[in-house]
Amino acid sequence: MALFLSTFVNRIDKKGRTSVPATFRAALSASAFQGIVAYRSFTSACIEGCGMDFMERLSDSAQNFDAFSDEQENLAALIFADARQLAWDPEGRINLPEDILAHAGITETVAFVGKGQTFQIWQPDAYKAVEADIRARAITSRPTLPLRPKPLAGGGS
Amino acid sequence: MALFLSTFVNRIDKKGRTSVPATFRAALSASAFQGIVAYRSFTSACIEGCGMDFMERLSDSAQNFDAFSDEQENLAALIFADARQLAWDPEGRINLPEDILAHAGITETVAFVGKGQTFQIWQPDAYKAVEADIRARAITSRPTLPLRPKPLAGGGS
DNA sequence: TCCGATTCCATTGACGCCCATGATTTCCCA
DNA sequence: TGGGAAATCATGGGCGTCAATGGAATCGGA
Repeated sequence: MALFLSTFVNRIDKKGRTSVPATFRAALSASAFQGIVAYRSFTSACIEGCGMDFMERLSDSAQNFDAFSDEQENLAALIFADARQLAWDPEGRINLPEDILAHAGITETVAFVGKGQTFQIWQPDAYKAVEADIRARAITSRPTLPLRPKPLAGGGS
Repeated sequence: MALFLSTFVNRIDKKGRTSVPATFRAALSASAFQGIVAYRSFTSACIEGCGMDFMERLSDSAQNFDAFSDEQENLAALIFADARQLAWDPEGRINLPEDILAHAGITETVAFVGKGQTFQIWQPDAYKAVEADIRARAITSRPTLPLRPKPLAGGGS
């Protein structure tokens, strides 16, 4: 599956339009809905973004109540309630709603931040600060990433 | 699987283009994305490089949230946010972004350093220095490499 | 008819594609 | 085994295309 990678800073014009990065649009091109899904983050002053297929996966997971605790189910419900479908225009631009912009403190420019399966939308300076913080801690604590071993040729493992 | 081996020093032309070593391109030829993924190293003044399949492995590992601590999740998120997809042109050249070059102190020439599953991109003199350092310490400490046993089934390559 | 939303068009700058060159290596054949 | 032909690769530059952006035009509903 296509991943959301890298960070792109784009402008918001007078009419409130913003270009979704071309590589993000490409990652979503397989989806049925031509646009993004956005909802306010619970933990940060930013907007969570993803494709409709990710929402469907979340829904499927929530149904399967073995895997989800009550708390997690409530969380999923909150996401569905807050999520908006933002279709893009022929040029690949979307219109970010007011309340969402307010939650992230966005005014003139937005940062699209790739997170792998999903992405986030930040006020550029706010993200810069968060990134610097994480980076600083990474230098001192030096965590290692346990990568899943690559599947061996012939489908072994 | 194809490994990244050896070290190659190439030039950067006026337009900022650099040839990716042919053997590295061959190692990535099986990947869906024809190009490299690059992100700034946390610990060194260099650029980490890999193929898209490596990023997908990272994504798969991060999904498995048992295996990742919060710290590790932050780190993985940082990698996704900092990673850039650099497609190469028909001649096998990529365009290294300014901020990435600055992080590694690269101006005119770059060193592609094979690391097995991944590779790094260095300012050539900087790499020479760290290599000499590692080599010097290896001579005195005489470390050994524990090898994983070869898998039996499946006609292992 | 007015206002908001959506679509269409135009601009600009960056990036990708094409061709050419030179140097090195590989290969083939005498 | 040595020399020459061909292929490969790193490099340089011109040019077309696309993405991001701004503004005008059109559509639809109140």
